[in-house]
Amino acid sequence: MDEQARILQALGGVNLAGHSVQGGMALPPPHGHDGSDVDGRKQDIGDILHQIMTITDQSLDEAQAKHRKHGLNCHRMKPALFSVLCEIKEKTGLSIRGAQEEDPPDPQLMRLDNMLLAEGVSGPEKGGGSAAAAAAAAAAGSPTDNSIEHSDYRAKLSQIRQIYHTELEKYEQACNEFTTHVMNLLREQSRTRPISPKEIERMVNIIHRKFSSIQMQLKQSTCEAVMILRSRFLDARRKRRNFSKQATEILNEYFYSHLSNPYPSEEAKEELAKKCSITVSQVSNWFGNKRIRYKKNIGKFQEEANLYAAKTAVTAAHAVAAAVQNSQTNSPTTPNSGFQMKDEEFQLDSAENKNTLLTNMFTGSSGSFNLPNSGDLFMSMQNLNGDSYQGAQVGANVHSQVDTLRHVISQTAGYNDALGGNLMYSPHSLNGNGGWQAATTPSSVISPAEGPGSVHSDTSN
DNA sequence: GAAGATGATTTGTC
DNA sequence: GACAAATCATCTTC
Repeated sequence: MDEQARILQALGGVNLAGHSVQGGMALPPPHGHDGSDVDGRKQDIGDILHQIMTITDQSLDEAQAKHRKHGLNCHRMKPALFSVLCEIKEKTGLSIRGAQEEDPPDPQLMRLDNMLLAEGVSGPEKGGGSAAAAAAAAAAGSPTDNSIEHSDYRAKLSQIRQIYHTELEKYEQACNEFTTHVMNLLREQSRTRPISPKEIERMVNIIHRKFSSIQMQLKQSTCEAVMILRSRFLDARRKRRNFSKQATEILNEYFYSHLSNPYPSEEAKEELAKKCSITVSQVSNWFGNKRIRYKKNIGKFQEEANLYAAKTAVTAAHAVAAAVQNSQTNSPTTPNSGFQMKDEEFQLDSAENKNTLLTNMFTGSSGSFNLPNSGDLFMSMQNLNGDSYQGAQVGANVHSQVDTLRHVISQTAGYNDALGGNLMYSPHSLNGNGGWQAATTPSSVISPAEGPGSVHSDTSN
């Protein structure tokens, strides 16, 4: 009974005298209160403790238990013993508490929470799920034509969300009920054994931790369900959609008008993406695929190249005409350039005429002007009114279209580049290594004149 | 349904 | 990180 001796020691000057037999407890008779009979007091307290200990082991009927409980509660030694037991328990509890409390937040739980929030399963319903679906759909590259799949996805997601919240509520309810039950139990027991409020609090925390581990499982399975749903409905590969005809045309126009260097810059990609209602990465993919496939089978793409080149040539003619008209408006006489052109010379009624004129411009057959290379063409354009056209879009447009002009001319009129007899375009744009030649193209020659907002290839490639 | 076209992904290189 | 090349998975056309 070492423990009892310590308790006795802790009790110190507690007056043990005067206790009586109550509530059916066979307590020993008093031993006087001069403090000399230590053995007697030991025996006294030992008996009380023994009584207490045996109560838990005995099977008592309700009436008996009630009677004994009452006896213990009313015993005059009870407060003293209770405070000692509390003290001991507090001391031993501190070490346990130190190890158990202040758990850092579980990183896995945080990840699950974040994911559920991002997917719109947890958190506010508005926006969440549909926003995630919209983002995923946009990434899939079909922002407008996938409404059916989209709504289907949202419906399923909403279903998952509903199940998740129902289950979560159930768990929370069960947790609360269980916590209340345990708290009541502990409060009840705290009458007969030392249970501090802190201890009850700790117990509540333990219960909550147990329940949160169940919650984590729920969150995990919800995440898995969302992932499966997402991959089933929104996987870009599964739901590949061809780009719209208009988008493909825009991309092809750019590709063939920059055939010498079909590497759009970031700005160009962004602008193309905007025009085509697709993402920048889709533009990158498209150009990547196009370059490879063009290179692999140039013959097959020749017709397409001609088509787009002719198309762009018409636009170029318009741009040139506009530039010329503009120059004449601004500067009727151009003494520095030595270049004059009447309006009538640019009255083009058909694409055929435009092409003929453009061909003539390059071959010099019209006699209007003869240009040694496209860079000079642009420089001449710049000098038309004695000033630079740098600020205007015309320069940039003309520049990008010069590529096309030369291509269509080379394809349709047998134009040979005046620079050295090399055809500037496919298959001649590809170097011996199978890559596109770098920076010897008109783009690089004229690039300084480009406007800031112009769509132009990245000459660094 | 087969074949080709096409957008996306993966892998390796620079 | 951008790109080439190979490959996958789906779409379109016949």
